[in-house]
Amino acid sequence: MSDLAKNADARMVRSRAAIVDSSITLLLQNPGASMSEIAVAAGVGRATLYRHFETKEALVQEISLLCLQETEAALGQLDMPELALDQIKLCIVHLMPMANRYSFLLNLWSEASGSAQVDAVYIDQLYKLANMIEQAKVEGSIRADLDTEWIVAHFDGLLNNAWWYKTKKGLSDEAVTQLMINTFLAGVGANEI
Amino acid sequence: MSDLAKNADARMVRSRAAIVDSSITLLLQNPGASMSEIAVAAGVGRATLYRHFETKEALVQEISLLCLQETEAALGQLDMPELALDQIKLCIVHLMPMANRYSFLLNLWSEASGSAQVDAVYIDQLYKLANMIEQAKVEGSIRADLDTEWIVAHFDGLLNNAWWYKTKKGLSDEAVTQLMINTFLAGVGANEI
DNA sequence: GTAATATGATACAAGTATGTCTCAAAAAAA
DNA sequence: TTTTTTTGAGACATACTTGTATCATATTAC
Repeated sequence: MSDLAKNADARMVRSRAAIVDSSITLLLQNPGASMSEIAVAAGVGRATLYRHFETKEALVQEISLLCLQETEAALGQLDMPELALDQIKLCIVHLMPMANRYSFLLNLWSEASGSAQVDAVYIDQLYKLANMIEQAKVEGSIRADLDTEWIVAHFDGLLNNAWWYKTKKGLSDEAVTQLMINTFLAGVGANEI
Repeated sequence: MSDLAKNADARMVRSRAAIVDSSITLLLQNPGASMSEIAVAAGVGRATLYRHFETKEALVQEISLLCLQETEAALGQLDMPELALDQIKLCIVHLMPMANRYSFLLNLWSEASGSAQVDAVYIDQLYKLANMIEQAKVEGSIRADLDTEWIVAHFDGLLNNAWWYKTKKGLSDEAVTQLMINTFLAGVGANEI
């Protein structure tokens, strides 16, 4: 709230950035991490952590909102291709480098959800993705026999999976992006079924 | 340990079953649930919970081992078809009804892992799945250009995803099994890429 | 029916997490 | 430089969680 005000001390933006970054990494590894652990990971005093985020619940929700806004911004500034399939591919390309944000949302959703603001932005993003998929169905590039909701869930899960696989194997964003697009569209089967 | 002994009081097997069942459901919703919450969910006293499981860590690990043994037993008693692809399909068919066990393992792995026994059984199952996939590659039914480790991760993620989708939409095991096999093998794209 | 035993309720001690507060020191702003 | 503001360290009260122990009750096995 007040932290987002225009006149921010240089120390405040540094502290806040360190807290946000460290929290995403730490809470992804251990969602049950305490405020003390978060403060240590961020290299910040525990009191400072509480000055920036009143409670742990507020911290998770505010960071979730940030993550949502970041992905929204990243996708919003693209000039989208004509074909919905190309739009979806482009989304994957631009989402992959920030997939830890995406994974954070997915894995901490039970704690993040509850804030009306977070829910609103989330619903909006789901809606956009669902729209692209439905359009791609009409254009004949996505199978029309599958429920859109299932495809959206599959998309989310696959992006999360791809990010874990990338970090585990130390692959480049480009490589794992291709892997995901490929698996998403064509599956792993060699033949028609 | 001693709870597994042959001469078990009827009350003990009831309590234990209630604890195991409730824990799987509850910890899947809220991995940070306390022992008190677990006891309430299981409908047993907190003291009884501690009589059956010395610590929360022990509880998670013992239940994880149970889940692994259940899936192992379910797959072990199948007489496997000749073709590896049919084996994989059959695994999905038999895993889906117990996919909450599978999801439990996936989602609580950071807490379950650490027990040598759990790790051993887990590695064994991963190995078997990887073997089926490699055999299917040789038989030409699974794409040979994809890393087996990626396919295994994809399989796990998809099964987890399918289970959530099933519970959310109230679908039958059969319906979501077909959905998963279909998506796993053919992806969601309508055309070749 | 009787003896054995698992159970629930409860109390307890120790440890940990949370959130608030104060104050001297350091860093930024003026 | 001087003033303002953030910071870190720590104290503090509260609440929660953990794990153990006790004891009367109810269920089970015999």
